[in-house]
Amino acid sequence: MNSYEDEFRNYLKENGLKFTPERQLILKGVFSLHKHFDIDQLWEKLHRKDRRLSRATIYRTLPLLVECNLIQETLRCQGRVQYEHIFGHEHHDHLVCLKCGKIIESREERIEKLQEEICKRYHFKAVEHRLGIRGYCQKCQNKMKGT
Amino acid sequence: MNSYEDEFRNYLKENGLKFTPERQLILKGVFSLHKHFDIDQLWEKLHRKDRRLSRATIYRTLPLLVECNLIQETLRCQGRVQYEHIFGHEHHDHLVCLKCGKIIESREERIEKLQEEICKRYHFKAVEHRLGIRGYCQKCQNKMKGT
DNA sequence: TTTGTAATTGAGATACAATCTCAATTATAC
DNA sequence: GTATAATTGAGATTGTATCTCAATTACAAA
Repeated sequence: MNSYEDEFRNYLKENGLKFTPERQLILKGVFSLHKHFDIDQLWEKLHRKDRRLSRATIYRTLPLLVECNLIQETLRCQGRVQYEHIFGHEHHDHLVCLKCGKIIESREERIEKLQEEICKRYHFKAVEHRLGIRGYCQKCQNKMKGT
Repeated sequence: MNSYEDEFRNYLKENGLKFTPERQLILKGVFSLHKHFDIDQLWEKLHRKDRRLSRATIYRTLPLLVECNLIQETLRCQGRVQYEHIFGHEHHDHLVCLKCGKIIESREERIEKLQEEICKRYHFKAVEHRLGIRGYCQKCQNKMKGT
């Protein structure tokens, strides 16, 4: 099995793009962050290592990582796009707490199956799918009761 | 059964808010549009009837309509929030064609059930959920083959 | 009907994420 | 090494969404 760096290198080569130090830095940064992150969090982390690194480069690189299936957009949170790396992970759905922002991940095989069924029904060729449930996590529910 | 205007009036009254001509205009506009729309489409339509109507008022009113369950956000399309009215409609999922923008609506009772199950599993109190599938509709698939 | 008051409005200013521009730089193939 | 097309950073720009504030208005109570 290839490493994520190999994956990225191959993707770039196939598309006549270059593997630059900036792209390498961003790639490593993405996989060193625990799961969900937005562009600013990533920039803040990487900017410490390379003061020159521009936000624009991150904005330009992340779509490439999406394109070669190393990361994906998840839910939008407070107007910002959130990403997570998916290389070596299975697809899963998200439950987002509206109060504390906690994200619960859940995989439900039966839902995946039903989605495929729906696509077949409409002769729809799915590229990507996202199930997001917004509400309140157990802790926040308890807090709200307590008030 | 109440009309959507009654629903809105009740909601406003309960919250000490006013039923203004602008809000009435926006409400009617929303329900006269066929399903999915974004704020600009709505403004363009309403601006013709009332040249004074400000975008800000629409931006301020739509969250009220969401709050009282007359409309809901659907998928984000090209960076814009899309809305649809749901008064008198059942919840449904969306299949969005990445090429032509066509939106297919689908309701699948079994998925709804499974979602409830997941929420129970995590003691999560859902407020809202959205399932979006992005890909290519049948027509666009055929077009792409043809090329 | 009149009045008091708090909510609402429009217009423009503002905030902010995301994108674009362009000269300077650099990775890659030969 | 050299040629060349891709890439970069910094700042400008775009475009959605939000905020500000003085003027206006809906609505409840008199």
